[in-house]
Amino acid sequence: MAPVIRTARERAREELTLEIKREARKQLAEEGAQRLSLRAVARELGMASSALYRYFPSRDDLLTALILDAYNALGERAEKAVAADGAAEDPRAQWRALCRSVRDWAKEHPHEYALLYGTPVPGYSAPQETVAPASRVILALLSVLRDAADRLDLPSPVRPLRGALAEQASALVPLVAPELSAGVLSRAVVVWTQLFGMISFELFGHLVGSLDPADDFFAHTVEEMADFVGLP
Amino acid sequence: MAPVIRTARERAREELTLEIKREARKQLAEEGAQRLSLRAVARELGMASSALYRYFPSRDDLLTALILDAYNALGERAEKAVAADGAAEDPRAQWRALCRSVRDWAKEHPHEYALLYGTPVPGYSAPQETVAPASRVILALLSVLRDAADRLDLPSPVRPLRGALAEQASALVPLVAPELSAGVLSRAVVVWTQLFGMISFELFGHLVGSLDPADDFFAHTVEEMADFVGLP
DNA sequence: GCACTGTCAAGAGCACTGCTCTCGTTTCTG
DNA sequence: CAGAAACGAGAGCAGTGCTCTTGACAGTGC
Repeated sequence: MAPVIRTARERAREELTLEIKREARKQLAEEGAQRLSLRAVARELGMASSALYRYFPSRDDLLTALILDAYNALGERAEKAVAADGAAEDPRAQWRALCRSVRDWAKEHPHEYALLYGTPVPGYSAPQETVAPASRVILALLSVLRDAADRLDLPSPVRPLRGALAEQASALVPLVAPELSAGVLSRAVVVWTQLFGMISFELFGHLVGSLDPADDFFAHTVEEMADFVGLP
Repeated sequence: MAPVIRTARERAREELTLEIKREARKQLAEEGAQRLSLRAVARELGMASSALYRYFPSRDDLLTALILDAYNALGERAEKAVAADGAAEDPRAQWRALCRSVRDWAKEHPHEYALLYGTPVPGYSAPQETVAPASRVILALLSVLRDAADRLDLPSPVRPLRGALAEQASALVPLVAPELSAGVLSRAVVVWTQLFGMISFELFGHLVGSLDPADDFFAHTVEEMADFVGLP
C-alpha cells in the first residue's frame, strides 16, 4: 500500500538521504569510521552542517544507517554465494563459496567490516532493527548445514553440551535449524566465530609477519572447518 | 648499567609519565578509547593540556603506550596460567587455563581488549616494538602444544598444506615450535583465531540473544578445540 | 658562586568537531 | 488561500588535538 505518487518533498528527501549515505560511505571507506565527520559530509554536499540533522538526528544515527546497509550488503553477498553454487548439490562447495564471499566483501570494504565486527561504538547499543540483517550470514551458514543435514559426517563425536549451553542450543534449534542436532549447531557457531576471527585477524593486521598474505591459510582453514562440522 | 642515581628531574618525569598512563587507563576503562581525551587527562591531573605533549608527542603515542602495556599484561596473564597448572603434567588443563585467562582478562578490561583486537586506530600502524608483546599469547599457546608434542592425537588427519601456506608454516616451525609439524602449527593458528574470534564476538555483542551468557559455550568450545589440535 | 643551557608548565590560539537554536523561506494540506 | 509543517542557512556553544610563545626553574661548566 505504499503510495506510488509522492510529493516532490518526499522524493527530494529520499534522494538527499541516499546522497548523504553515499557520501558518508565514501568518507568511511577513505578515512575510517573514527574520522567520519558530519561537517565534512555536509561540506562535500554543499549544504550547511545543521541541515544534515534533519535527516539524521545524530552522527551515531548516520552510522547506524551505514551499519544496517553494510549488514545487508554482506548478508546478500553471502546468500547469493550459497545459492549460486548448484543449490544443495555440493554443500562443501557452498560452504567454500560462503566463506570466500564474506572474506572478499571484508577485504573490499575493510572499514565497513570494521564497523560491523570491530570495536563497537562506545555508548551505542545496536537497535533491534539490526538484529535481522546481522543474522543473515550465520543463517546462510546454517542453511548449508541443513541442506546437508542427513549426510553430515563428523570426524569426532560432538562432546555433550552442558549447562546453559544445552538449553541455549536446544532453544535455538527449532528456531533456526530444526534439521540439525544441538551439537552440530554448536559446532556451526564455532566455525562461525572462527571464520570471523580469522578475517578480523587478517584485516586488523594480526597475521602480518607470520601467515600474511593469508589466502592459502584461509582456504586451508575453510576445508578444515568444513571437516569439523562434518560436511561431506 | 642503568644509573641508580637519577636526577630529581628524571625521577619526576618518570613518575609523571606513569601517572599520565594511569589516569589515561582509568578513562579508557570508563569511556573507551574513542572518548579518551588528552585534555581530560590533563584536567584530572591538574596540569595544562599542553604540558602533556612533553611526555607523549601525540594522542596516538599515548594510545601506543597503553597498547604496549595491555599486550604485556595479557601476555603475562596467559603465561602464568600455562605455568601455574602443574607444568607439562596435563597439557589440556594448561590449554584450558590459557583460554580462560585470556577471556577473563578480556572481560575485566573490555576497552583495553578492544584496543588490541578491535578496530585498529586509523592511520596508525603498530610500531615494531609491539610485535614481541603481541606474540606472547600465541607463543604461550604453542608452548603448550610443544610440551605435549609427542602425545598429540589428532582426531582427523591434517590436510596437506598448499601453496604459500606450506612455505609460511615451514618457515615458522623452526622459529617458534621446532617440535611441531607444520600441519599442527597451522591448526594451532586456527584455534588461536577461533579463541579470539569467540571472545571478540562475546565482548562486542554478537552473541546476544543466542548463546549469551557464553560461559558454557566457551568452556565447551575450548574442549572441542583441544580435541581439534590433538591434545590428550 | 654565577652565568649559561636545556627542560618544563602554562596560556593563548588555530582549526576542527557534534550539536542546538533561531530565523526566514519553501512546500504541502485542510 | 491560509495555516501548518518541513526545510536550509547561519550563528553560536562546548568540546577536541595540537602548536607556539613566554617565563620560570633545575642542572652543569667555568
